[in-house]
Amino acid sequence: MARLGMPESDYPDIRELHLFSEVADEQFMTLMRGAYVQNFPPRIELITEGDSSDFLHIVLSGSVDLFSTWNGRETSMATVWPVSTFILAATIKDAPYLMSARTLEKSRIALIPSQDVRAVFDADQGFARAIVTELAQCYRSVIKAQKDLKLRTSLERLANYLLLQQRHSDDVAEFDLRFEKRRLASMLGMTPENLSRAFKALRHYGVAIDGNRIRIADIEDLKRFAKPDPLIDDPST
Amino acid sequence: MARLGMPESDYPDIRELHLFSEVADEQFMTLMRGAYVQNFPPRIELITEGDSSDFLHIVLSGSVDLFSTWNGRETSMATVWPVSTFILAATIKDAPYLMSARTLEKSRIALIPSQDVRAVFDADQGFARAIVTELAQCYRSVIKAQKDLKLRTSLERLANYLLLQQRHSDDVAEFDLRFEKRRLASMLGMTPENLSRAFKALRHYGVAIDGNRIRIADIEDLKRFAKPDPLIDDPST
DNA sequence: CTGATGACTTGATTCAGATCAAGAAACCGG
DNA sequence: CCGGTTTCTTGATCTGAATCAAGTCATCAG
Repeated sequence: MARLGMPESDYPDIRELHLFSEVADEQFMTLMRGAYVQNFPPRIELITEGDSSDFLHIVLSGSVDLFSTWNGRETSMATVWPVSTFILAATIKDAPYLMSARTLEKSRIALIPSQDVRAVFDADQGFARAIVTELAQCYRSVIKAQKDLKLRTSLERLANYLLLQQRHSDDVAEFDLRFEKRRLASMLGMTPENLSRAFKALRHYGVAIDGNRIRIADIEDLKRFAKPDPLIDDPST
Repeated sequence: MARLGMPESDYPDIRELHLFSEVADEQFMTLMRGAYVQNFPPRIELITEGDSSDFLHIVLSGSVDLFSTWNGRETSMATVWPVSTFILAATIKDAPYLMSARTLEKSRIALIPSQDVRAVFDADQGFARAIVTELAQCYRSVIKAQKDLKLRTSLERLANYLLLQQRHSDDVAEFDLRFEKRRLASMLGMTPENLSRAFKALRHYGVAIDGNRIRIADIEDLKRFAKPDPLIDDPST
């Protein structure tokens, strides 16, 4: 968990992020100079909801779970994969985190001081534009998640989730779940027990499951049940 | 429903919005010159999810329901009160609306062409900054709604909703519901029948209801049950 | 005033999903 | 390789909430 300045070898990965691609070189260097990189073991809590947002975080490798708690209950809100940022909104607003974050596996995380982000935002038109686009994207993602949650049953959510994963897997009919089932259950707003049963229920629509391996016999058949909708399920729009 | 250019008498109301307060006069006039104002009767669908976002909308008077549908089901996502904007994210991203909008009552709506908004965004630093803050705020609001939905039962959501309304009503223990119960039910993610029962259940915590009038006998008692949390229930953070 | 409409309430029933309990399978760390 | 832990599965049961069905109440046009 050594704390280091950002090695230059990480610059290109970060530079390629949509968020930083239009930043002037000089401003980009300002951000990088103030940044740190840390290596974290699995299951380490990086931030806790309610804390003040001192750093913009970037996942360089590994993966991070964003979750929230209330009154002893806990729910997964999202998963962050490399290379992307999280808690941008809190950084920009200089407001407390609304979610906690923990590593799911061994992960490298870059930390950019929030005040640097806000300073460069004011100084660099390209960065400002990118942040707006990113925030609008994040906002729309949550709206979609909200619609998924309010308009669908858990079985429908799982079916649509599988169709989405299938599209991400080069459109082959067979793929692996990207994370453990208990977290998938929490993401989909259900219990692990119920997820198990939901998988069994989807057998009627040609879904076979073996450990983490999913095979969809007839995608059209599953689609007829799941009724995927770009305004809920397409992450790009 | 006559379509008019924006009357100058509406400028001050719009100017006072956080979104426009820092815009240079010249740019503000650009936006206003391209804008229209329309009067709509109640229950008119202003926009339909999936349509392309040609205008940024501003509610000048009345109120607007943002809702979504899927597979024959419908749910209210938010209510917009004067004076504020909606569908900013779609305007900025030039992406299709994720929600539909309909007037709840007779309403005056200002329409600013999306391309004007994007143009002024590029030209005016103050406007860009305000849009980012606004989007970050919107994003955080939805995250809070998501936490409310995933972490609480419907009874807990109603209790916290009442506490929030109570705070908005000059902190008196008696106030009116701001809209009809069927819509409140949909906002809270429950059926009208269930909302009725939920109100009855809250009698145990000193909540009395008579038509639209709510009276909370002992706020501390209700709070002990509701466990309000600023990271879910405080709209300002 | 009256009948019609729509909102709200109430009760009975059903259903989706949570919880509880226990066993099976997979995953370590030594 | 083994013992222990954790995840996953399965079954039984319970509960929160939806649905179905009536009935009440308020509103309003005629």
